[in-house]
Amino acid sequence: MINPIKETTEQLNLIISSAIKKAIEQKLLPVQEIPTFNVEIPSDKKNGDFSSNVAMVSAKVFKLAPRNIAQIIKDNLSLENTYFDKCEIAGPGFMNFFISNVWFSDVLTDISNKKDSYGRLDYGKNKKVMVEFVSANPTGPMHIGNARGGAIGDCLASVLDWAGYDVTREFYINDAGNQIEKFAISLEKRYLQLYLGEENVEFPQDAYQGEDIKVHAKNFADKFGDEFVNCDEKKRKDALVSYALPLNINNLKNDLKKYRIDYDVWFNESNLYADKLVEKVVGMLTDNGFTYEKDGAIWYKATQFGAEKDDVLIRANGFATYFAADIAYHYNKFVVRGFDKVINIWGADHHGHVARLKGAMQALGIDPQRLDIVLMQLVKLIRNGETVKVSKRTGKSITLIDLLEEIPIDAARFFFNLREASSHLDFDLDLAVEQSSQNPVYYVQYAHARICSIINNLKKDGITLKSADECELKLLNSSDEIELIRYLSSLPNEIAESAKNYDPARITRYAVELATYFHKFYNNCRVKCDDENLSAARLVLCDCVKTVLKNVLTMLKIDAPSAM
RNA sequence: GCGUUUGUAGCUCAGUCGGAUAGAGCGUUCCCCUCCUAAGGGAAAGGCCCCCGGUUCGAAUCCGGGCAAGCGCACCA
Repeated sequence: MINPIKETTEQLNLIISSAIKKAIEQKLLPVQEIPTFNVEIPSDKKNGDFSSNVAMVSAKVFKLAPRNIAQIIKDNLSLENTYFDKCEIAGPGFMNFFISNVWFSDVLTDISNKKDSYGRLDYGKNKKVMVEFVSANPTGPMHIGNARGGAIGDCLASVLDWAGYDVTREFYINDAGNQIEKFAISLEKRYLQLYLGEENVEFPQDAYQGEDIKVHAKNFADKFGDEFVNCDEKKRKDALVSYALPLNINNLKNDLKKYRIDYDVWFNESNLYADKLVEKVVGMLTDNGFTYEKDGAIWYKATQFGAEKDDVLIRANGFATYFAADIAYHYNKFVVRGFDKVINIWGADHHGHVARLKGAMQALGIDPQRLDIVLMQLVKLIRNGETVKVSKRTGKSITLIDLLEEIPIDAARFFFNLREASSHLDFDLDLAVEQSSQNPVYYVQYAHARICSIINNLKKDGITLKSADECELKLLNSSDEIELIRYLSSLPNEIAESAKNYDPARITRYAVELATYFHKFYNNCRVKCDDENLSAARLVLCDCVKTVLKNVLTMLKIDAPSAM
């Protein structure tokens, strides 16, 4: 079984469908198309392991009461050689199916065999997908929002990898355009201030106010002295930028590495200009009739794709806009590099750009469905009960690296990936610092450490872990054991759902939930007990939980300690 | 104003494809270590699923209309 829940659901679907066909052949039901029906896992296990609403949804076409239909289907079921023991009709006409103990034993055997590959799917097989995330401006340090984007993007990439996709993690370096010019001006003014005095060199309001700019200027001055004070402005700016930018980019790389994010590709925006790709896509859009000239600028007809207003591609001063570069960048992703699917993790403040970028893809003849944008609601930073404005310009924001010095990396990655991207996140700094033992990540890690400890202790007592098929797994029949196994069985399904919905937070929550099931089991079922066979079976169960916890934590790049 | 995201317990959030008595953590009040780590488990209390309509056997979930909050509506990125 690759995905036990899905496969069992599909099996039950077939069983029910063939029962209906049989009933129709025997004229117990009228000749009608079978409506689509659900097979699901009831929240209350009294209602079976799997349940179907088939009788209710088909009441209309069969013109019979749901409970009567259910009875007819039930009479025609053949459950031999399946995992299903029995079927009960309940409530308004639900058909509730109960599975045998063999199913639960098989799940454990399956996990034991697959070990660290349990949960891997072929759902995205042969599909190349790119996840582009963080892509922070290289003009300054990363902020809290980048921390959230990093956790979400990196974990999403992992989930897609487990779901079978060929995944590329990418960082887009905005090393061109206006913000680099602003960076240059900021550095230049700080540099000149060092020699000419702060009062004699005005520092523009909209320039980067951060301390990091001053530090760069100072270090640059220490290295080169005043040789750039009286030279040509362009020469001075170029020297400053080519000194500071690589340092910043290197810092980005180191900081993200510390945050356990390893990118496959660092893509430079400047390459798009060097390769003349921006010109090329603007030319293509023009050839396809999607541009026009007005007030000296070249405009893109965004309104043709439902937007409210058109956008400038090439400004009157001849420089391309960010939007034009972004179109070229995405053309590169799809056409030049051939990704089947591209997922961008964007801050919600960029949501207005989703439609126009997708529209531009369509204008270039690229199916816009291949581009998905995960919009991440911005993080509100709270200190002492007050909102702290996250601003790179003020220089007072908490940087990613500040955060990682305050709280453990495990906790940061876990915390930022606990909620789905679309929810607004209040990040209380005081609480985050306090979190330590309160943080759910410890709860999960503790479960893993506990199991390691049990296995070690029993080993000292001469009880060693046996392979699953050597044990009487059917002895695991208490509700705590059954529920724990059931939850183990749902991992592949969780990964599939998480991949489909681009919601890696599901996996984090799965980890917490699994730890809860385990702790319950631990309290109610002693592994080391009088019944030798039961002990052995429970030990296998523990080992399976350990495997699954490890797999999940590995996916999230969080440590799975063997002792705490 | 237009667009977009969100609205579920005191707080922070889950809730799968529309299903049966709406869940968890924190907080509050109790209880459980003779024995594998109490960094754990159990119980109680706590609900107008933002409001109003519609769809249907059935709605927290889907549709329409409101209300409230966050974000966005540049020849910035």
